[in-house]
Amino acid sequence: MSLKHALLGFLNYAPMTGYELKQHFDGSIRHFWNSSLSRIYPMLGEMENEGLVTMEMQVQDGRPNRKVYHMTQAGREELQGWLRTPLDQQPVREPFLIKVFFGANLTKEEILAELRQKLAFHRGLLADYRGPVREGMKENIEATGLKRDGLFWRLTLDAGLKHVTASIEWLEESIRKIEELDE
Amino acid sequence: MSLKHALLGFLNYAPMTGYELKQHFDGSIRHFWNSSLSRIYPMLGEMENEGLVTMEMQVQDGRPNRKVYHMTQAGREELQGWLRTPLDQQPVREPFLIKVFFGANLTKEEILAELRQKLAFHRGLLADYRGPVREGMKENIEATGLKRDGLFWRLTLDAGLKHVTASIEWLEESIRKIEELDE
DNA sequence: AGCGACATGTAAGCGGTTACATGATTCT
DNA sequence: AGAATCATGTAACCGCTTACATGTCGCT
Repeated sequence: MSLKHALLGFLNYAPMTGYELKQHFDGSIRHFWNSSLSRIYPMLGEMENEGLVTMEMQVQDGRPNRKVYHMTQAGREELQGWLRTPLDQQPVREPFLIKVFFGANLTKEEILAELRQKLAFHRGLLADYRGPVREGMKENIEATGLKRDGLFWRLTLDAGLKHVTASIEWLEESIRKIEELDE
Repeated sequence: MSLKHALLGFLNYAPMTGYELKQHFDGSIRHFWNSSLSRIYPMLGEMENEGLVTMEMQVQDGRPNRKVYHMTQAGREELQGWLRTPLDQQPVREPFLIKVFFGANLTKEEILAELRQKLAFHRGLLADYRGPVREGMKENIEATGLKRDGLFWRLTLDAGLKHVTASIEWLEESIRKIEELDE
């Protein structure tokens, strides 16, 4: 259950509402994770029941009360325990490669169109990682002054960069090979 | 719904039972897809209801009857349609990177242990792709004589190779960076 | 006047895993 | 004697997505 531990990870920096947690997700880890509020809210409720967090209600009028969640000692232990337990490797699952695998059912131009579209998308991703994502991360590190943490944050971005780069290379090579096919 | 179309893709080569389809999955696309029999059987039933396949019962005794599924014209059209429709890009989801992101909660040695384990696993994967997976694919191409199809099959393997290689490089570099940290 | 930020949720459905159920035949 | 292969499924549960529901405040 990774969502739970991602939430604990952020709450370990500071108490927050579900809404703010979602913003941290989008601002810090969107290059490898995403979650919707409709999952976050119920999950925080469960975590409260399990005693991993406590909830502090801040009454507001005109809009729903803020529910600020605080890490408990049990929560800190749960996070530590999870971090120390190796994840079991989850199987690869690439729907796109199913299309490629059965690509012989399409014409050369049809399959090329698909690959070119994917290539454009991945080039966009690369630009995003090198630009806004990298900048956001830099700002977070400067704003918090967390240098040791910052090293790990950067590693996750490096992972993203390696993977998009690999995808782009593969797409370029694949397009070349298919273009050489005579139909 | 990729499982459905992967099944149609294989049934397009030859009529088969669910059990045999599972073997084809494991023998041809396990480097990017996997599925369990407990999903395949109900899915074939649905596909029959939708008219994408027909079922031919081969009575056996001592074991369950073989249910051989045949592609219909509607099935062929469904497959073509799916192959021609761009997939919408599904979001990245890397639980492992959550652990890295919050790695500052662990000691240097704890996080290194995790990364080294992952590295060993990925080196194993690489050996598998270069060995048995590549061999199996070659045999499939020779046995069926499907050269054009074989090109696409190989592309999916290339994708796998690119990605594991990228992961290995990232792990090696990350390990080096963390080792340089003084605690 | 309309949109985005703020702030919380519920309900239905989907695709998947894991465990359970059965049982003969062939290989080691 | 025990494991793998052949061959089919059902049931419970799980994490996630999408759609629905509500309503204010501030900016353009």
